[in-house]
Amino acid sequence: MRMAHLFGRTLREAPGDVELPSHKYMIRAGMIRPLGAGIYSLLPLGWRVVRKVEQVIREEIDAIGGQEMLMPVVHPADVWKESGRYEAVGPEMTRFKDRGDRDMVLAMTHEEVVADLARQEINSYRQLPMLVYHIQTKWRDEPRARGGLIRVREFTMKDSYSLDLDEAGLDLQYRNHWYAYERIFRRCGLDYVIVGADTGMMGGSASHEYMALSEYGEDLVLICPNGDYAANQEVALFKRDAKVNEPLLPMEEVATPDTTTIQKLADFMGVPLARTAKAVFFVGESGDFIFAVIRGDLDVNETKLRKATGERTLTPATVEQIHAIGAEAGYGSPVGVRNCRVIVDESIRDTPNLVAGANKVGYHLRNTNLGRDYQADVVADIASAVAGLPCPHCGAPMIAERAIEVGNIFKLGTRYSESFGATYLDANGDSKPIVMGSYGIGSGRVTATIAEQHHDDKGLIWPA
RNA sequence: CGGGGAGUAGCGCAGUCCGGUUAGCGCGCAGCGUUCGGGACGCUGAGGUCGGAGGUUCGAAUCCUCUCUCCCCGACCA
Repeated sequence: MRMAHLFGRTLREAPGDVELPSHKYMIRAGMIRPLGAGIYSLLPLGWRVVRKVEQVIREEIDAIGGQEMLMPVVHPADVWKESGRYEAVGPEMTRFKDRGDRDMVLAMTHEEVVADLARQEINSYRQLPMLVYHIQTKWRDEPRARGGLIRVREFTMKDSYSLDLDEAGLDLQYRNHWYAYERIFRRCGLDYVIVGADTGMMGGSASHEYMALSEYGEDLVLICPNGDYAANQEVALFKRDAKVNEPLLPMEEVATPDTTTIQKLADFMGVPLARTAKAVFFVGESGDFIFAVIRGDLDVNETKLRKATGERTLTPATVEQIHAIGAEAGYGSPVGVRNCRVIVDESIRDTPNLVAGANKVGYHLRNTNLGRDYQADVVADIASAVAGLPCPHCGAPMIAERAIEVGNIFKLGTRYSESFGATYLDANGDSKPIVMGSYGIGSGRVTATIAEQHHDDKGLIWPA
């Protein structure tokens, strides 16, 4: 066919509002066109590339026993009510009513539909294990779409779902996907790392993400240069300093005018940041005041804190709320506060005689100690790993890289099968819940990520 | 949702502060001609509710009010 007949013209100049190379070049090449925020048409050239990516995915998932099918984009809300996610998921799920006034949703993922199908189709252990998948449209009303096809609201995703007798079966399917995904991304020419991740709204016991390295990535991954650890920053661990053994000194109040930041305080007191305790205030979804305490040289990781508190969301506390528990912004400490949950990072437990606030403007306390001067409701790891901190395995300083999440694998366990009553009869005639896993790859995002990693200043260079 | 920016021809922009011919420029597009073994050139031309609504004014792309949309940072989310 002649280029003149190709639907989708090329552009000498990119639209003024695009930023990412993949976005710019895919627009200029006539591959994609925006219809609205985070909503794109794939023109013939773009669709052709995406289909090739999908074909690679299809071949590799078929190779591990996947059976391709197709599940709907519009779901009755009932299945989402059964799993509890109708209430649990926020406005990123679009809800509407059909003409019969029935609650409906647009699919953002398909665990519910698979669980619903599984309870109808599976009754015997003889039918398992099973692996089904489809390549289907998802709608997620993201608060902010950006970057062309990297983060959109409507996108296509290959999602596969494994159904197994037990954890051992799940482990095998998880491992199969692990290697299948490695083959897929290698065939796509992507430079990526596999990292441990938060299970987020999916729930379940384990999760890994395939992160393609890119300066435009939205995630930060921490990588050990020795290759023995890689994790998303939201769950990344690091080797903690050894417990400091020294006698507990008496607590004393000192005047520290104008030291509202931890750096000013450390300078004023002439102590390292690691000898201060920092207070960070949140209010959880339950309405509880969350008082987080962490050593001054570290920062609170909200994902870890959410997990430690069991709160689904955390919002920064207001000055009024801080005063209500007897604390003072800028001079906060857990000593003497009330009506709040105190969550303490491990660093505080292992470092004695810290400088903390006095809950009084212009004053701090020297030599505060957990257990003697205040109690914690929870002691946990709530610290953010950053570049330079030691690898939890070998202790080497980790590096941080920006990355785009191109795929993820989740061990769901029985979270969905139990709420749906998706069970099978085992060899003894006992009813057991099916053990599930789910595995996703965004085909459009993969395509854009390939473009992100394979271009020069003249344009795209697709891997052959 | 908070902060910032932008909507003028298919794309990139100027004009807006300081209201006043038929709203311009480059690229692209069409016709004609020239050229043609590496994205060629010339002439001619088509194409615009100046995002939308309301208001001020003799007169609004330009001033005022409201509103919609898009982009960026953050929040959020995976």
